[in-house]
Order: sequence, then structure tokens, then C-alpha cells
Amino acid sequence: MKDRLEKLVHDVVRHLFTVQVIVDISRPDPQFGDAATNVAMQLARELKKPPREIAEAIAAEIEKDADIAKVEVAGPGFINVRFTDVALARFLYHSELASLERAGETVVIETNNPNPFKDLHIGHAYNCIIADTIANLLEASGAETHRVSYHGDVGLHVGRSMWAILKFVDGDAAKLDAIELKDRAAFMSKMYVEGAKADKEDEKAHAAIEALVQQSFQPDDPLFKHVYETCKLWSFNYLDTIIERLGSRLAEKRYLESEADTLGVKTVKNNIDDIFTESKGAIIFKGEDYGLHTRVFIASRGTGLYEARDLGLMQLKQRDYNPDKSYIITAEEQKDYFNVVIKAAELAMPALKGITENISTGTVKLSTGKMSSRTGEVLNIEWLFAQLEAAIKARGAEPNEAIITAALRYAFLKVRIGSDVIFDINESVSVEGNSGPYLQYAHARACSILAKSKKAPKASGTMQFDNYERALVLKLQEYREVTVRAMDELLPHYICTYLYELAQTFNRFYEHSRVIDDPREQLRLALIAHYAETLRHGLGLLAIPAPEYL
RNA sequence: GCGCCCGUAGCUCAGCUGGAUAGAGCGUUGGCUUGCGGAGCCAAAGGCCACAUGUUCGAAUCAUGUCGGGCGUACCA
Repeated sequence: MKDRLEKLVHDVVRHLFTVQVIVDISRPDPQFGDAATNVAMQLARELKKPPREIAEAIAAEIEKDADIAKVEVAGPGFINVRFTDVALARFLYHSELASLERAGETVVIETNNPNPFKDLHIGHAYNCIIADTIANLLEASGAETHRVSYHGDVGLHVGRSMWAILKFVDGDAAKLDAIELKDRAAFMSKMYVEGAKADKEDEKAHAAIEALVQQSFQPDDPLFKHVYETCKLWSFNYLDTIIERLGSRLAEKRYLESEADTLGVKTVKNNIDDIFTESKGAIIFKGEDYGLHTRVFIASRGTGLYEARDLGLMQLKQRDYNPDKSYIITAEEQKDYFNVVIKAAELAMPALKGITENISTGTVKLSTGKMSSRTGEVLNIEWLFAQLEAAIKARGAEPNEAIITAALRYAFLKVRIGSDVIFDINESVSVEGNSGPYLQYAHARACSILAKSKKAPKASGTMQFDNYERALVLKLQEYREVTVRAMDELLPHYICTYLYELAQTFNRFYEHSRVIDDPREQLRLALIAHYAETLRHGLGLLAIPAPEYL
């Protein structure tokens, strides 16, 4: 509908004034009409005519179109358009929910990157949900989308954990078998804390941990290797269960820092003097030459750092997928870091220029003062799930996975990516207001009406809409452009905002419109069916479950 | 110091590719209700869109500066 009007106005302007314009069609306040354009004001200067005069001329022409019921010139020169009901009704049949702007592209996206051996916190959940949803948007826009993950399986944190675990095992790896599945995450978390504490406080332990860090790169001790592999697997299995609880999809491939390291270090070493330089025993990239920070890629002790590993990872992705774009979603404090790495990569591997893109997010904070202000407090993910369950119980409902997923995902996704999320647990599970559970309810209610009616939805082409029906149809029509925008900018919050507005529009309609046993039953059922389908599709993009019954 | 991000209603946020009286939710106050899922609907109160200057027919939106907050800035990831 919008596309059609855009083209119509464009053609009319070209015909009347022999100039080209970029036509912008906006959705004005309903009192003005269904669509509006400001082309007359844009053209006023160029044509040296009063904007209203131009608007009148354009209005007179487009009014002839069969789909347009009324055209008005208003204010300084806006052209307000009202479509015919017949044209709007046609939309109910011919709506396309999918869009394929990225057809033919191949993209890779890191959808979850927690390190094994450590526990998961709220920030991991946030990153995982944002990345998963961006992946959905990429996929929905037609891209061949590969979800991958990347994990730190070597380094200091591994040394710390392994020190404590090996101490626990005390030479007998069978001791690990006694730890039940449900206790493993807590066990691992405890071991890390213990190792980290010893590393800082105990000289002897510190030295031992140093050795274990080296071991993590080149495991040659059989006991170390066995325990390491066992616990790493525990971590990944646990991670998978959490990802599923978050409603996200698992990655199809897991990359490890150990494999990226070798390749990355080699790349850096091959480019010493032209791109990288030696300084104080380390190998660095002088980002300052490009207005960026200077960063160390290979430490003076000779081991590759995160920077070098990322260069390796880029090549692994290239080898496996040969993507057009590769997305990495991180918290904003890594933004400058990635600018440096991406610049270095571009110089060292010119073929990869423009492929990797870092999308940076804000951080999650709890709204309840006590918890959020406690500095250094890590909000464990199990704790978070427990809080959500408790909050649902507190409002007198029975918690289930669908509601928990909806509450969490929606709370994270409704805020524009980049700004911080102040997470209010009670608000997120509330069924009143702008929340995931509210939209689930809205969907279930629509399904319930459809199920209850004995008639079939049917929108007749000649039907006239009443005001509430019309407002709903108009809002439904907006869905396509909203999703296109969300996919284009990779910003899921547009969808959240829209779905909530849609539900509000529906409620207004429903409040005033009897459906069952009304003469307009079939038409209204058609609107409701369309509404339910739109909600389901939109929630689907956000990976929020939309059950028919709650 | 330098760089990046942010500052919209009491709180949490949309709006930012410049357009008509700046919108939601929560909270507050008042109304609607024998009805299809009222978890709703209607209404009121609440804003110098941090401040200043500039560009423009037109600025919350763009530019510059100021103030306030966050983050980054060589061997963590």
C-alpha cells in the first residue's frame, strides 16, 4: 500500500513538474488520514512556488487513483491520503509477512560465547538473546545464516579452575563421576572461585596455576587432559541447556580459542614490520596511526592474546563459511577493542575487509536498587530464573517455561540495542503493560475467539469497515514495513514496540466490537485471524513462544 | 588528556534517515462492567526533549560548544 503510493506520487511529480523526488510516505495522526507525504514542501524551493500550491496540484492528480478515497492538503503543505476500504481489504488477502532483502547472502553470527569452567550470569543471557534474535532477523531477510559460538578454552581462568578441580580430584579422576548432572554447574562455579582466590592469595598456588595455564595450551599430562576434557564437556552441556531455556537456538559450530590461537599468532608473525611491530618484547599493532588505540597482539612472553586469536577466528569462519558478513555482538566496552582488531585484520588480510562487524550492546542492570548497586555482584543465571519463577508465583500464577522465556526475552529486546537495560523482574512477568506475557495473552485470547466461533473468517472485497475495524486493518498493514526496518537495521525493538501497539489497537477494536453472533462476524473473524497471525509471526522473529492457550 | 556512547513525564522507555498539538507502559486520580479470555477500555494530571548557539520555511531529531553520566585508552577477555 505504502509502496504503491510512493510510486504514484513520484510519477505524478515527474509528470507535473518534470523533476525527480525521493518520496517519503509517513503515517500521520489518524485524524489526518492513512498516509501523508511532505513532497510539496521539499519541492517548494526548487520550483520556486508556494508549497500549498504544489500540494494542491499533486493532490488533484493522485485523487484520480482508484485506491484513494480522499486527498487533502493541510498545514504548511502536507498531502494527506485516505485509502478506500476496498483497497485496504485487499491487503488482508495479499499480505506478505516475509521479506528477502538479504537473499543470496551468507552470514555468520556468534550467538553465544561464554567461557567454559566459569558460571553464567545475566550478561551472558542478554548477549545470547540479542544475538539469537539478530540471527533470526538475518535469516528472515533471506540470508543463509550460520550461528556459531566461540569460547575461551585456554588461559588464566582455565588454570584457576583446573587447579581447584585437580585438588578436589586428588589423583583419582573417578571422583568426578560421583558428581551428579544437576550439581555440576554449581561444582564448576565453586571450583573457579576457589582457584581464583588461591591464585591471588597463595604464592605456591599461583605458581601451580601458571603451569596449568601452559598445560591448557598443550595438555600432555593424561590426568589433566582427562579432567579438563570432562569438565569442558560439562560446561558446554550445561550451556546448551541454558540456551534452550532462554529460547535461543544452539550454534551449529563451536570455535575454540585454542584453535584460533595458532592461526592468529602465525598471521601476526607473518606480518611483523609491515603491519605489526615489536615493542618492549611484545608484538603490537599501532592503532594510533589510524586514530585507534595501540594494542598488544602477542605478549612479551610469546603467547597469543585475544587480539591475535580473533584474527585466527576470522580466518576459521572464512574457511568454513566464506561469509559476506560476520557479526559479533559484544558489550560496549569491547567496541574500541574490535575497531582495532578489525583494522588490523583488514590490513593483514585485505580479502576480509568489510566482512566482520561488531554490534555493541549496553549492559543489564537490575531496577531494584539493592541488587544493582552492589558493586561486583554477579547475577547468576540460575538465580535469575528463580527470581522470575518467584515473581510469577507472587502474582498468583503458575510459572512455566513459555512465560519465563517470554518475560525475559521481551524485557531484553524491547529496548533499543546499545542502551542499557534496566531490568525490572516484576514488570517483565506482569501481564499488564508492555511485556512478553501480555503479548502471549493477547495472542491466546485472539485464538480463543477464533476457536469459539462456528463460522469461518471471511473478508468480502466490497465490505465497508467501521472506525475500529479500519484502525486495526491499518495497523496490521504496518507490520511489513516495521519488520523490513528491523531487519535492515538489525534492531528487534522496532518489532516489540509495534506488536504492543498492535495489541492496543486490537483491544480498542475488541472493546467495541462484538464478534460471535454479530452480523459482521465473518469479517471480524478475518481481522482477528490476521491479527493472531501477525502476533505469532512477530513473536516468532523474537523467538518468544506464542501458545494458543495459556 | 584523548576517543566513543548517553542525557525525552515521578520511574522505565519509544520517537532521532528534520515535518503538523512530543508518545507509551508503570505509578497517581476519576470513570466504564449482567457480554465472545476485563490480564481490558475511556479520561485527567504530569515535559523549556540537560543547556546554549547555529543551519533550515520547519529541530527532540542535524552541526558546534558547555554541563552532567557511562565506557575505552599496551601485554584480561
